[in-house]
Amino acid sequence: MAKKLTAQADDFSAWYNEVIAKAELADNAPTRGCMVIRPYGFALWENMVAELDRMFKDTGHVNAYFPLLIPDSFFQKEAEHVEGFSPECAVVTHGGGKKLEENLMVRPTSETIIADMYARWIQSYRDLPLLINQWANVFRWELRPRAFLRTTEFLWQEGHTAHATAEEAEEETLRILDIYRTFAEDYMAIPVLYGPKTDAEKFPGALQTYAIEGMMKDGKALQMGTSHNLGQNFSRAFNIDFQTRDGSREYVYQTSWGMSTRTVGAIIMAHGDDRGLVLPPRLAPHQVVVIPIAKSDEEQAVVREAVDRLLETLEGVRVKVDDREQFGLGWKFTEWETKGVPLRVELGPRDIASGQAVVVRRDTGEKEFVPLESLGGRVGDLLQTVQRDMFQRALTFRESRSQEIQERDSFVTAANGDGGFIHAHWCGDPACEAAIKEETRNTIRCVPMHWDAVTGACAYCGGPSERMVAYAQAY
RNA sequence: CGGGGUGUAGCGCAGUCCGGUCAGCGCACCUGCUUUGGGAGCAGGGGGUCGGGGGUUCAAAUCCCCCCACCCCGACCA
Repeated sequence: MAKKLTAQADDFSAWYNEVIAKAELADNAPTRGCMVIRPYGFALWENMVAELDRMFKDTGHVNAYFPLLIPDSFFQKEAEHVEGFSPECAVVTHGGGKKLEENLMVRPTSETIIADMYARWIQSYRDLPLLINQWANVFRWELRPRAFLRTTEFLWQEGHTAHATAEEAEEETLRILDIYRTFAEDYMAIPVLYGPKTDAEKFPGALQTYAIEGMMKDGKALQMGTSHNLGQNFSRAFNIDFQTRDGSREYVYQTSWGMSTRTVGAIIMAHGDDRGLVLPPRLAPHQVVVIPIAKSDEEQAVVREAVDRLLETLEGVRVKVDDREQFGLGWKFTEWETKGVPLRVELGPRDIASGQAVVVRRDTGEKEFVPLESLGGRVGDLLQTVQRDMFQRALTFRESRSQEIQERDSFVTAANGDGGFIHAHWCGDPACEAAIKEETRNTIRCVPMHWDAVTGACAYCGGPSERMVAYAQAY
């Protein structure tokens, strides 16, 4: 392990890759574009999965599992969908040593195969709504993979719901967007802009895509979750109809929504610093690392006993005790800082003698001496404080990297600049959007629905605008 | 697919121009002893198809030809 990380300011991309390696989140796999998620990285993902899964279940969703392989013909049924995904699909052409009658697509997303099943399962309005989520791996043959952000294979959840009315589908789409926003802000400690995508940026086959967008420390925006209102596009293509209360037949209204292992990349890039990861307490695999300090055997016995008592006061906290003998203290401090553990507790003979422990925050580096008898309570408080402060810092950072622009020249200059969100009016014309994409490094990330609707003039073409949109350079 | 790189020990690299004690260094690893409040020290030790194939030569990591893989920048994108 090299001594120091590349500084974020020197080369953010190198910093990102080094953090992932040194924090042991993931390793490059022998398979092109794929990564191995290592135990520490997977523990982080598992905590994210647990919280999201709970939130989905609390809102009436259930989990199921559909096949990895999807018949090619399914993709052909929805025109936009096939056009959007075909270029990035892996295709199975042989099985059992023979060429297949029909190619099988390795799923890039599961709308089609799930729609096919929904057509069989849904007969009546009484079967609705159908609220299913699946945790799965998907494959997208991206041209330029990056660990967590864009890997050929990635893990995610994909929700697929069917409803009796357009209104219910829209409600569901927004309900999920709100879950994603809540998860991003309250768990990942990343403030997000949220709202609909433009037509150019929406999911292939959707009526409307909503997204949450976070700001990374290099000034680029990261799409962290999407919720799609599919309308009847898939139900018409797959014949998912049902009998209404009054006996007529109608196609169902669907939604789909997903959040992926990309969000691990968001946590890395939104909070990490030059010393490594900084993990939000609510998701950190270890919330506290305890480092016993002892020289002699006698000291070790005393310290070990003190650590045991200390652990009893940390009931309900995810604690890791680092009692490895082969590493010195400095090495351990550095390692857990690199891994972003929110709190470090040092306990040695000097501390025990004075009835206290040293507690150090990862996010600020602040050190305090805490009486052993109140350690449990203090740690609990600190974890909440760190969680809150991390969100606040990320919000302050985002605001410092956000600017409102009205004039074309300054808009173009800023959109070719060093990042951040640009709040600007847009006329709504796709041609104008395309021209901006052509001339600048920015794209419209979303139309934040939480901003007040104020009319104005498009920052690029000057045409009339109903509201401001959020531009940024995107990952 | 365009442009630029890199393949030598687990990781990071030197050596390649100019063929010949070049199979080397640092970290990691193993053994032993001493250490331990911010990446410990000493001693000893193990580990290699030099990306692959072919060619030139008395001799190839080094020169020539072909191939492969990976990384970075762009287009595509969760």
